[in-house]
Amino acid sequence: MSRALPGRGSIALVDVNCFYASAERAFDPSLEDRPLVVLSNNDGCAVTRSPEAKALGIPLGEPWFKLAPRASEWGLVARSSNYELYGDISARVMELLGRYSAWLEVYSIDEAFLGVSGTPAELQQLGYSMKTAVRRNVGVPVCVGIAETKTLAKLANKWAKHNPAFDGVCHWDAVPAGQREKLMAGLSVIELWGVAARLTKRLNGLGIHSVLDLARADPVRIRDRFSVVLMRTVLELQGTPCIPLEEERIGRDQLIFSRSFAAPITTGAGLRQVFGVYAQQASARLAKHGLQAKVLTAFAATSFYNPQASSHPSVCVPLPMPTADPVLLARAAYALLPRIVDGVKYVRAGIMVTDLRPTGNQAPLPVFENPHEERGIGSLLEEVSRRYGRGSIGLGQAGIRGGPDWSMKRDMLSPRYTTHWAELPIVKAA
DNA sequence: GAGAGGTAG
DNA sequence: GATTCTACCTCTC
Repeated sequence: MSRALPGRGSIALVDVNCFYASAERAFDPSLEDRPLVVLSNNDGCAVTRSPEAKALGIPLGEPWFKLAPRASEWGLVARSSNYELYGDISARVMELLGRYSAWLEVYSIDEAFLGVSGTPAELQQLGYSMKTAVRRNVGVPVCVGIAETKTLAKLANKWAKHNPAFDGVCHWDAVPAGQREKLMAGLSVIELWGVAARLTKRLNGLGIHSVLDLARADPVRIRDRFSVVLMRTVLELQGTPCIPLEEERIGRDQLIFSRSFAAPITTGAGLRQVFGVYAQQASARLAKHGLQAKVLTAFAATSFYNPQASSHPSVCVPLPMPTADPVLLARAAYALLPRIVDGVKYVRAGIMVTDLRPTGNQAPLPVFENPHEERGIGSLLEEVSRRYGRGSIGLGQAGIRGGPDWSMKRDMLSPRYTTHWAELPIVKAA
């Protein structure tokens, strides 16, 4: 086993404990110590559980309709997803972490990899500093895992989370080798980053059950039988870094706007409205990132849980020119409408824009000029929405009252404490 | 290059 | 009766 030399580069994984639930608690102390779940869009199912909710045996992904009847008996509290709040809290956490290392990869809304260096004692100390600072300055609890590779940092983080003795910070190389092997021997491969149900099944078939089994496997054999991805996992478990810290992702490769509806939509006219709204959202997001799309895909789907009346129409529309114009995007999405059968219950629909590219600073050839873009329809819509609220203006009938109700169900939404003046938390001095 | 399969959070 | 959403990668054809 290799040992970290002082000063050699290491990777810290900082991860907020049950992020959405912790974010809700940060501004509502009455939620402290109570079983709490945060629900998915449409108040569908539990996507985050506080430790107390986990202790009740509530599985991840449990539908709310099953939990609701027993909520008061358990003292269980639910909150609708409040992405505006979570996004803002996430940004605060990341900004703070950025002060500890310039080498920061924001991996997801609630976790980040940091390039760090120092002696084991210094790294341990760094971990505790970050943990304390995030808790005090942002108000959410984090755990820190530190190791020589991302995969091991993930593992160390998991260990820190489940073993109170670490007090939330685990430096892999500071743990005696014997203890590490014992941990790996007792952990199924499914706990690893990058290994899920399918791979676990196949690995088990080869007699590889524990993380230790996989760490001792021959990387080349794994590559031949599985993939380069799993080979990297093996090498990383053995201490060889294969997954580098990544530069900040500039553009995305695709953007998807899709929701399940509170009530199914059964008419083409209803879906037309939906696509109008998504086109506006896509336009705004593209503009924000300085991107234009070349291809748009529109789709609708019936319920996955009703296989007899299953229908999943979709169309892929090449756009005449790269664009972020809401009118053009909406028109492209309407190409799905002829495929929509009135009376069929569509519970989900969406648009996806792909083949994204930065907005060129060259003017388009006159033939390809787009009259809407020229007049700035996109930014106008955005400006009005920002000033007068969502739904105040829309393309066609989008956002106008009187259409079918396809809004998202969010019955238990907390205030947007940090991003809206009217919803600021109120502090009372005793 | 598209689509399927797999995975993450 | 009801069961999230977005985004990536690799492999295959």
